Amino acid sequence: MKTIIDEKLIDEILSRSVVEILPSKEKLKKELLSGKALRIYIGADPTGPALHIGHATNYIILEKLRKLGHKIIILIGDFTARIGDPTDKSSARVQLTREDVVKNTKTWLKQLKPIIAIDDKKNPVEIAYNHDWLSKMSFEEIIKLASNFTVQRMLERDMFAKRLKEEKPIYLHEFFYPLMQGFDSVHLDVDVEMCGNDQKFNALAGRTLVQRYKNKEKFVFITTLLENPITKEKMMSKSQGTGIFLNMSNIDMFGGIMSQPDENIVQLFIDCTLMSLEEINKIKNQLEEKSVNPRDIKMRLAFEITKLYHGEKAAQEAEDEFNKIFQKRELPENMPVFKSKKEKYKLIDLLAETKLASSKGEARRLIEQGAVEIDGQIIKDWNCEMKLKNKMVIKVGKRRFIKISL
RNA sequence: GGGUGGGUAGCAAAGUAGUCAAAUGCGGCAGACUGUAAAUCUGCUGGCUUCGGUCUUCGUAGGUGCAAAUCCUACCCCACCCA
Repeated sequence: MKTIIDEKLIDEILSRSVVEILPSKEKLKKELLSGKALRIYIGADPTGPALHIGHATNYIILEKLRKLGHKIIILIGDFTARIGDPTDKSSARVQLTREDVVKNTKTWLKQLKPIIAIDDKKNPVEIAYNHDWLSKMSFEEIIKLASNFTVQRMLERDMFAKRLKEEKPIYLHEFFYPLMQGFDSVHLDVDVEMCGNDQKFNALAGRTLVQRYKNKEKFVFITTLLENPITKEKMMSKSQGTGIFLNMSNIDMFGGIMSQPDENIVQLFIDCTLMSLEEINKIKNQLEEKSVNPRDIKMRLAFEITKLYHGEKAAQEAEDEFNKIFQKRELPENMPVFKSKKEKYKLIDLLAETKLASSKGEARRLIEQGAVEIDGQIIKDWNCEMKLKNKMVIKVGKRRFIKISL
């Protein structure tokens, strides 16, 4: 298959949201300009039900490459997920069943649909599962695979080095994670691997293996990761439950973006929207000159991202809702309804029962902090007993609401 | 196999018999402020409670003692050094 050669677009692909390309950007550019269709893959371990907008960055780039005519392969790490990437503590603990994997994969592909045309007729995305080959390897093959690396080389990985220094355990099987991921590249016979900045080591292991087994050069395309400007921690984390997930409702997604630190606005535009770099640059200048309220820019960001996954109408709705709740401090359009059988309630019991608070203790604390409002009136007496009325609205904090129905 | 040091709340980490539901930081929640669910500041961050308390929790299981995260015994797990 012939590919489309659009140098301007290729230049953008090679620079937008890119940390590094190995062996070099120039070499990959040459390949992309050659007209040859490349096999480009990204791997993802289906450890949870949701992808976040950090993952999405990669798929947005892949879609551009797919449109140029390159073959995109999404590798589902159903085998590797069970071993767990050493960087991801939680995944090491999770014992996934076959059904979990299937279920997670299904929801993932659905979440990706808005940003990558997986089922495109002309150039569909290939979905591969590494259980298909990794589970069938013999011990001999594994030993052979392992003989491509030295222990010293493994220990160079930043996080192994870190654990060594901190006298924390490094399990032998953890060394196999990069080997497995690397072998995926061999099996799929890929030309390019795309990954986030934290996957560099694993991807490089694949480079070595592709060189040895296939005698060819695999490119590694490393993309940016969003981090907290102060703590430098990852902002998007499945394990910590922080971040903006693609399966969120339009309202939550919009709000989630509004809660991102202002410092990350520009990077989020670059990584998570389809907006042109020229336009993003304008925004960047506005922010630097302080000629616009960052809030307004962030509203635009939230709108753009929400639009991508939920459509323009739903994004507008989310924006309106946000304004209503946080600027005008009004009540949202729709709130969960609590159908009550009783009329009399102790407030803390009600909060706990409706899950507005996770326990009675928390309910009490929230009331004491002045976080609880009933029909617009702040209640500070945690011990109070109340009579429910139809359509009574209970508000906890800024974001949690419930409507009573008798 | 031997020696030494460890295993503490969502995470990191202090505490080494009573003043420990356990310092501090991160994360989370709330309040103030702000045309942001940003930043900053403040408070909260085990369950139940008749608000007096009470129950469960510091690797696991036993034990000593009025009292244990803290001492003893056994076991499980980890790191470092030696072999």
